[in-house]
Amino acid sequence: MLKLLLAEDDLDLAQTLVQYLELEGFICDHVSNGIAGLNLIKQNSYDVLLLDINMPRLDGLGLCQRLREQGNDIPVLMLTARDQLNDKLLGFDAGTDDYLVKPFEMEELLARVRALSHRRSGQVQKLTCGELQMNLSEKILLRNGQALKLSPTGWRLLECLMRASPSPVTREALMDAAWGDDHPDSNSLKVHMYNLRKAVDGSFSESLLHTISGVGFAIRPPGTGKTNV
Amino acid sequence: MLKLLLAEDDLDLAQTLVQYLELEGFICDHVSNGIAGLNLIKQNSYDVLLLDINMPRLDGLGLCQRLREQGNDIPVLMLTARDQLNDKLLGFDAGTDDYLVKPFEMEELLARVRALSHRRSGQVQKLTCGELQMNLSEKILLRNGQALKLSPTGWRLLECLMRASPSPVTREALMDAAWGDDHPDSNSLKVHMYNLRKAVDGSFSESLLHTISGVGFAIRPPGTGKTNV
DNA sequence: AGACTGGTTAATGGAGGGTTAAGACTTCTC
DNA sequence: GAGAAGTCTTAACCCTCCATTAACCAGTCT
Repeated sequence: MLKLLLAEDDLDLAQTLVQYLELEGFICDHVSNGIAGLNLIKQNSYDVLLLDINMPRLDGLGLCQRLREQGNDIPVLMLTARDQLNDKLLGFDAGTDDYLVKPFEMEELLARVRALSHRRSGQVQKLTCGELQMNLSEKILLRNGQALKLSPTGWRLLECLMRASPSPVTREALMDAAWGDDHPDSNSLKVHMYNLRKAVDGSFSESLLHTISGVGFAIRPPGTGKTNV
Repeated sequence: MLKLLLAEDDLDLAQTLVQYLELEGFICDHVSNGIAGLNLIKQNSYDVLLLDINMPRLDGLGLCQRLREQGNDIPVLMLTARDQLNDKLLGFDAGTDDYLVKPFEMEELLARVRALSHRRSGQVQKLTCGELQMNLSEKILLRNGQALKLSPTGWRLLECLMRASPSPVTREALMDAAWGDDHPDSNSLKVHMYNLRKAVDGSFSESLLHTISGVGFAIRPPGTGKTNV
């Protein structure tokens, strides 16, 4: 049984859609703004996302973009009255898989949802830094095509560094990324960074992970200013 | 670089499209009938198929249908002047992934091709991962041509993993796939995964089913990097 | 010299994952 | 309807890997 999430702030339309989709055997949750959508997606796992573009708090484009940045490869279908070419292009840029212009026939929606439902989207972003490539949805880290192994904490730290790259990240920020609010003894970060460095740079001559004295750490492609300070 | 195949019998339009697509950096082959298309697809591997519906010898619908019956999960985008709901539905029934009505803007074609290109179609009854092949309609699982036996629960778990491949699937999602909403004691999944692994990887040197520490499990063809986190 | 920053190493405890076997439940067959 | 074969769920146990410590080392600045 397929689970859908509809994000749509027009309550009348939303109700019609949900009723129709549930009649067709889908389980269909509904939210009316982007932030609520983001939260629900974190908690539950959906097979397809139906996004309106015009929504309060966080619009459909922003929601989709955020998901892709986080490596979430859930199939997305945008439903919107905006029918200009440029609107569609913006939608695809944001990482949607399909774009349906209102008003539409219910049967076409159904057909497109079904076409989307049994696979993952290919629209996720990858974080790259020189020859280092991090695929968030697949949880695969490659350097020069060679797979590297990371611990869960190491993964969180590297993700934080890659997002900031080439800027440095403070120890505080790294600890927040790894543990949230309650940090363990400050020594722990040292060890994790040591292990991370061993994993990322260990078997390569050129190092990507640099210590910025008095500031924190940075991951940078080679040639972007040399080690330390 | 992405390789496309355009099947279109209007030679003027075909030429325009090929020129445009090649300008955009795609490699674009062209055929003007369905049988020729079928033959080319067998020989080469394309990333996306652009199909006109009206074609001599074998039309776009028939071509798409044949491919899906053969278990070919190449992404398909139908390009046609037929804009009636019923035409679209026939297209999706035949197994297309997207449907674009002529005349269309080149930029929209481009965006949709890009959206399709990075994944496999979900419109197929066969899932493959390296040498592992799963026929959903016939419920047959082959590895290297050798039949493997799976319990019903094992089958559901593997199907879930194969659809997500090469991305990992969380334990939560696997439990949903196997049992729906009311999960048994969490231990059960461990045992099932153990049995599944024994069935899939047991008598082979290279393992496809990987544990992603802190995340879940993933099934990946060999060469996607070894047991990563 | 002493304090400070950052790197390295080894030991510990614990969570997460792997393995096994036993019993309950289904399904199939005769 | 009885027996057999297969399947699902539990619980118990084991082991590996990961996170966290603490202790120690090497520079550098005052």
